[in-house]
Amino acid sequence: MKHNPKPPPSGNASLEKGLALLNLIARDRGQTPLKELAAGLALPRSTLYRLINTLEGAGMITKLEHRRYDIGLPLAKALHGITPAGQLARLCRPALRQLAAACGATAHLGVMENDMVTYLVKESAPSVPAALSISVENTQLEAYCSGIGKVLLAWLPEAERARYLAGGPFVALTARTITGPQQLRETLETVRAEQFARDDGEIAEDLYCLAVPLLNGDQSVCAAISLTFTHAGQIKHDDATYLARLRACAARLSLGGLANIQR
Amino acid sequence: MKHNPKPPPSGNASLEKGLALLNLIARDRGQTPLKELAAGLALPRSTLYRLINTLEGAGMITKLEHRRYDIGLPLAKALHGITPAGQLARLCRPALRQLAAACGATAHLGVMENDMVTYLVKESAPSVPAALSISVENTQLEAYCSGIGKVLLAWLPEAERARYLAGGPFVALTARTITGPQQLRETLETVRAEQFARDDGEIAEDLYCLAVPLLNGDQSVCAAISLTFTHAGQIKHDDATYLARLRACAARLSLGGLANIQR
DNA sequence: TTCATAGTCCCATTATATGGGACTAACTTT
DNA sequence: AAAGTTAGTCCCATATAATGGGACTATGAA
Repeated sequence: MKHNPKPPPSGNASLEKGLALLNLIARDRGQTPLKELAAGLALPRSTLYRLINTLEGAGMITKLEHRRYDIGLPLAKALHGITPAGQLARLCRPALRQLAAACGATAHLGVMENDMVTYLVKESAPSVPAALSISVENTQLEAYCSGIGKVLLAWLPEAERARYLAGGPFVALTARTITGPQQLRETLETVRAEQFARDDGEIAEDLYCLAVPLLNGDQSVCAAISLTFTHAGQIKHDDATYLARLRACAARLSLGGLANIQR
Repeated sequence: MKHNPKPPPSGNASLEKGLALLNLIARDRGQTPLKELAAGLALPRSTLYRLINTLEGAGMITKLEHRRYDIGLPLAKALHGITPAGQLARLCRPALRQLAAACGATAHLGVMENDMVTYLVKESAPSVPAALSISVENTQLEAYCSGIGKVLLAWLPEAERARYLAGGPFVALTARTITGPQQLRETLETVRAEQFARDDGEIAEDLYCLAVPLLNGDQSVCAAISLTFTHAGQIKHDDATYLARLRACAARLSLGGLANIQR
């Protein structure tokens, strides 16, 4: 036995190997014979099959014909109804509620879904009187005119962003809405440079909003969170204060487990 | 260290423990503090936390506030789109295709969904000319008049079956359809006694069908599979032959991994 | 403040995973 | 049909790597 390289300072080795295997099977879904796995993990045959059998015994995977393996029915049942979006909302909601309360505003979390922003979480401080009417959980809004939308666009891969910008038209919702593709492109560059987005009355006259990204381990964007204020006296501090809180919240959430399962 | 009881003859101990933990967390979804887990698994604190940390490191779970744990976002992403019904269909389809080919008929797999049968798989032998028009994958049919429906009803818990039988009315689709609740009850008792169901022209005049259950480890019914023939010369053997093949197929599938994840 | 419980860290002990290799099963190829 | 190849199982001596007791810190409640 030699485990000479041992680069990852870990805790439980055999559990880790088993989970890595499970992970591979989950993304392969029985397409590739067991060789791919053995190749990637560099496990001796004995060990590999022992892990496979343990996983199968626990109902995590099922042996298909032709040396293929797929996720087992018991696991599918155990995780029934769990979706990435739903889980993201579940995991982030408490932090957003605290953020909203601490800032006396409304906090949102949104993700990009086919060129629109889907709002997954909306939490308002108790002090916020009427709920904002523009956003509703699990509904979509245009991306180009909101703080969250601009953040998500700014961190999109270059090609994606170019495609979006070419897609217009960008309809003006207020006098301040950015409607020119070129102007929008420049705005997004600023967003990425400054690491946050601002929406000052672009989506509705009386709304002011600051947004920052939630990044995966590989720096790709997972979601964006924002603080929204009405101009009617909700704003008690300057941008820097609110941004610090937003970023603290984002950091806390990113630590939580957004890093890709790939490690 | 003492592992004196050691009732389960197993292979990989620490992997098994980790998966058991994951399983518990999956069904609890962060409702109960970590105590429930420690209680059920009888693990020393040291070991428990080591497992928790390894699971979290692999993205399987996420630490919530207040000593709660939930499924991690990476796992949710990895298993996105996997549903129990979809997985059941994936895992069983090849076997049903072989069964259909071997018998020169059409094989179905169905499950019960709010008092109707949902057909998840439909595979016909190449020799079967026109596809049967009554059944389409992922659509529902009444339970009381099909072979699969009768099997699923027969293995339902007594209370459920009674509720179903009280629910009527049972509309006649052919002259042979069973429409009386009492008669249907007796038929279902026979089905359970004989371990299979027959539908001879009850759903459509020219269809003949035999069905058997796919049982979970605890003898509850998971799904049912059937062979369907038209009376126009498809039937080459007697019931016993076809039933043997159906049961062989069911046994093979049940082995595959229907046993509940609970072990 | 104190108390209780959650969670981390350390380390000697040994139980437990490891992997080489022999073996059988299943599928291909001729 | 026989020979060859690869998948998967089984065994067992070895020592790696999981174990768990216990001290310690963090957190949060009283």
